Amino acid sequence: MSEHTGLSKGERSRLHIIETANRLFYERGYQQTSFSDIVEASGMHRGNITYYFRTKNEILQAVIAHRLESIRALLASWDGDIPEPRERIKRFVQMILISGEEIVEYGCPMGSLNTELGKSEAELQQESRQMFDLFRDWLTRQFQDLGLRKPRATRLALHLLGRGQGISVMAHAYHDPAYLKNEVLLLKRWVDDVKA
Amino acid sequence: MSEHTGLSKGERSRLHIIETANRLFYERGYQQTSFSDIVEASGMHRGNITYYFRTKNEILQAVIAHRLESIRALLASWDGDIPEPRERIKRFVQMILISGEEIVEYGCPMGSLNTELGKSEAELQQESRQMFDLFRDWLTRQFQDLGLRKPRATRLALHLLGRGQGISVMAHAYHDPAYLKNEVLLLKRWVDDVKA
DNA sequence: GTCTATAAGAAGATAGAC
DNA sequence: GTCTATCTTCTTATAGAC
Repeated sequence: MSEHTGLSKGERSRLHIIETANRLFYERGYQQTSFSDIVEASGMHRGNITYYFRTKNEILQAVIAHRLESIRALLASWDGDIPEPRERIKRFVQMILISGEEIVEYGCPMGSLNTELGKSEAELQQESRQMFDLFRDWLTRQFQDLGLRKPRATRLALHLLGRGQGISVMAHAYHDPAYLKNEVLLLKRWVDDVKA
Repeated sequence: MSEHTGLSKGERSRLHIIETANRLFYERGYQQTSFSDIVEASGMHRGNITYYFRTKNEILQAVIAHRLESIRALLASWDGDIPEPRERIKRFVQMILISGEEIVEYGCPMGSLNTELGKSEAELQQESRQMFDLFRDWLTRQFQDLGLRKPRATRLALHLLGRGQGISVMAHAYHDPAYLKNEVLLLKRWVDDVKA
């Protein structure tokens, strides 16, 4: 066991593979990333990676599980740091601005992966959709805390998620940070205007 | 020359390849569609396809050019059929509803292709972006005809395009026609509320 | 747990007969 | 303009030594 990370050697290797693949899948796409790309980028050897993951498919599943955990941790930190539900929702919108550079270059990590997998990888698309589910459910709770009933809260949550996806797609298509910034502003105003 | 289509034998073969590839690229994605897939789906022979297009890349360029022509024809027909600019804009929004089934299953043809090409096919992404350009410029003209100045008209055009993309991404992620329908309704109301 | 080597197939691209 | 055959490279997956 490493005293610094609390992870065993094997756990560290496994995590290193996941993080490497996560970055490549985001920047190049899943299909466009070969097993050899992961080998090279990780600095590990082929057989060592297959020791942890037999197939590329398994790596993707681990990457999705890893992303889900990251999102859970993020939402929990927002719950801890921000008392007001409206401010929490705006924190979600702010995330789009904070990630702006990456979004402009590669699109939304959730949206672009889901869109890619939606084309003839139906099972994996459903797994990746769980990332949206986490945000949808969390946003729904925040809207409920604003005094809205659950059906409307869910509708607004999905609307907000969709707005974020639209911003990401267009900002990426035009590689335009100014568009992203302006649309985030509009979206924050929309959040301010939501009334019970 | 064929009297029925006005196309020569070669032109018909070329068009057949383009239409076959267009469908496959949409349903499976560009990367996920192999040259052999196009051979099989077209019913033509490998060498005959390479006679018209030497590489898969060239087929994609022809597919994009073909889509651009279709969009130009569509916008021209709207210009001819619909006198009021606001109704023209709503016709654009209505298109999302009309294409709803395909969008739910495969996403937006423009958005999903652009997102895929944005990952390490930068030149081709810029070609595919021209599809957005056509709608952006047309929508900009419609907003200008509503009495808006060009900068704001362009901002609203891009906003509207982004809303459409967001709806498509989420409707596809959740395979949810009801979400799409409801969001299209909201978007039509937004169009109604645009004032000079 | 780490590494090397390779099998088996699919991919894109090309040559050349008809 | 149409078709068959093949070349080369890349890709996934696996076997097995250390």
